[in-house]
Amino acid sequence: MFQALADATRRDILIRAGRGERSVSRLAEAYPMSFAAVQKHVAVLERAGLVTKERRGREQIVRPDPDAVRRARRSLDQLERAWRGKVNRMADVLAHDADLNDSPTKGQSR
Amino acid sequence: MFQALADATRRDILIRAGRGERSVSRLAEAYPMSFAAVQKHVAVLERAGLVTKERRGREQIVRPDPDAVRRARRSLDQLERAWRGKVNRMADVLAHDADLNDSPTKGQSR
DNA sequence: CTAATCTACAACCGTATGGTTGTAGATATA
DNA sequence: TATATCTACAACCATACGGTTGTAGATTAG
Repeated sequence: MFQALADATRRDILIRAGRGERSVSRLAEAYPMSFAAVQKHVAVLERAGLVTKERRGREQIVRPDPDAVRRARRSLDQLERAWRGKVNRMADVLAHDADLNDSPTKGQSR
Repeated sequence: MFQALADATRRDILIRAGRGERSVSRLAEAYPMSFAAVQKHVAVLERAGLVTKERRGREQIVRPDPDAVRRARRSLDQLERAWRGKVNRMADVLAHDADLNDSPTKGQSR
């Protein structure tokens, strides 16, 4: 999912899709690249669950899925929460240099 | 920044760095890859502003930067807020099919 | 001083990624 | 029916990415 969000064009597609621009071909008009390229970007977004496609006649409507973004946001929240406080005490930890408890999570190599 | 978050190893490095594991070599012990590879991952995180390095004798201490994550979270918040409501009305928009205001943002092809 | 440790960085390799063009199938329009 | 539009997908290409090994510079330990 972060992979999908990593491309600027795809992030822009998400924004445009949320605004009401809809079919793939209509989205493609906004970018200086081929229709096929945009099509691939949409496919990536779809695989990441950030977007759903829905047939509408001969067009394919692109619609964002807010839940996916919410999920991404939550994982960032987790990181933030995990760090809060700890990082503030980091200077102390470095100064003391005594409690390097490296054991609890070390052995699990992947 | 999303690019940097896109790799699982790098996300794990962020977590470990927040826990107090610190030097690059110490971090490298945790992964089934070479020291140089981990070094590169840390470099990517550093370029993305997610982490800062600080010399400590012959070691280089890796420390996460909470502000960066907060920034990423906020940009996701923006997306979420931009969509909220609009997506719920999407069915109506599709039904009416009259107000395709594609103009305001179209011409700017990068 | 010598040896070990930690880091930096270059060179290389296989694969993934972002882009292209071209062809073909569905659906709407004349 | 014939034609235009929208989509799907394959094949290809250049570059970025994640990994490796190897070499070299600093710093600490014996």
